[in-house]
Amino acid sequence: MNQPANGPPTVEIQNLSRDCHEALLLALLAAGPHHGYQLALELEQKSEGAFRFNHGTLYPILHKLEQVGLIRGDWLDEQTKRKRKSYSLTEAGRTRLARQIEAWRSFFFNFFSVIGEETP
Amino acid sequence: MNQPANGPPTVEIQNLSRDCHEALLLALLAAGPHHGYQLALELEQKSEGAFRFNHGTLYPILHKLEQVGLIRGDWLDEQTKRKRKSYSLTEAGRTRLARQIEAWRSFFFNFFSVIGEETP
DNA sequence: ACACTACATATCGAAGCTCGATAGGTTGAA
DNA sequence: TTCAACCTATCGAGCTTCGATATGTAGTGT
Repeated sequence: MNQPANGPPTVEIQNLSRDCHEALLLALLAAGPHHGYQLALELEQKSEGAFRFNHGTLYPILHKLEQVGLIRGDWLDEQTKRKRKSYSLTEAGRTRLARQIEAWRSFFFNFFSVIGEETP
Repeated sequence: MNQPANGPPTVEIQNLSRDCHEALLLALLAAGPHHGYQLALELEQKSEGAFRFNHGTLYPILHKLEQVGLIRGDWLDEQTKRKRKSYSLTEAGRTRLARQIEAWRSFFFNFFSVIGEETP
């Protein structure tokens, strides 16, 4: 979230959870617009249950991502009264995602290198 | 830290930083006893500056790992008055490390699978 | 008509972790 | 003797995540 606009992409060991949440959300949104609840379901499905978002974690993150302009939220006012907010990736979000992927790649490389194992 | 003694190895997305710190420390100690300051230096060297421990983070973690029996700390009372505490991996620590490595491997796969990129 | 589950968003206090600063001390080299 | 590097330790501030709670709609079964 607080990454510098420019500069080398990094995934700080100190913010792994946060950065991971961010990367996963951006990646899911790269495939097309989703609303929050949908994102949680899809993450769980795609990871076969390994990853999941707590709702109490998910919504605040989405709000923050929207606030900093990485995603855009639009309330769907369909015929139905069910309120849903559709999120989509902004240009900035797309850029950040690409950078995050690079950063995670290098994180894993470093991690397994220190651990003394081949990167799988 | 709060992993169940048995059961499937997992790296929870919610505790990535903590688990990462733990895994790195255990891995460094697997190579032989180190004291805290040494661990910080070695991590920085081995990762070529990518990873580092803040002292304010490192010592509390070491204390906790010792407390739960994953590592053992021995004060070195050499001739010198410089106080150093040598940490070494316990049997439990060695087991946990092996499990953590497996867990990180699977995390790694899941992550890139959701991200939609080939695992590097 | 009623109950129940799944859908959907949101917030809040508690708990936990990390940061950066601060503290206190030793050793060796310039 | 001054300085930098070595060495351990703690604490408050700040941030994140958790789990509970709140609120309401849509659909399904009975």
